[in-house]
Amino acid sequence: MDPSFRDAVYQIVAAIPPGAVSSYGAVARQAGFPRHARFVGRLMSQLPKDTRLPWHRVLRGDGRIALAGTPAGEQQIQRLLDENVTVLGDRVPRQHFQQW
DNA sequence: ACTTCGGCATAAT
DNA sequence: GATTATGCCGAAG
Repeated sequence: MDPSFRDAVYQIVAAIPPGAVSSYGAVARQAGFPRHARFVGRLMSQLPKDTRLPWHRVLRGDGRIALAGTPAGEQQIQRLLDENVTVLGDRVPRQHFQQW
């Protein structure tokens, strides 16, 4: 895989404004690799804990929180709530999705 | 019109 | 080969 893909992903995730969310698949598409949603998820899972990247604004395509029920998922939900994003159960309404 | 679930496609941090 | 912080689609309740 082109290593620039990773940097493109970081750049795109960093550009998601507070209060908005996107999805792994959408980020992959915007990075120029339409079928690499899983790879984006892998990148997110391996970010250092002190990263400045807003990884919590990246959800599944249907708005569900990845890893809901695990500590990481709970922290993601908490971060979203702190930004004034509504989270119902383990999902975020489409209203918050960044539209292109 | 919901929600689940199973199966398949995808690629390698 | 097995395992994913995915996505899509069809079937069933």
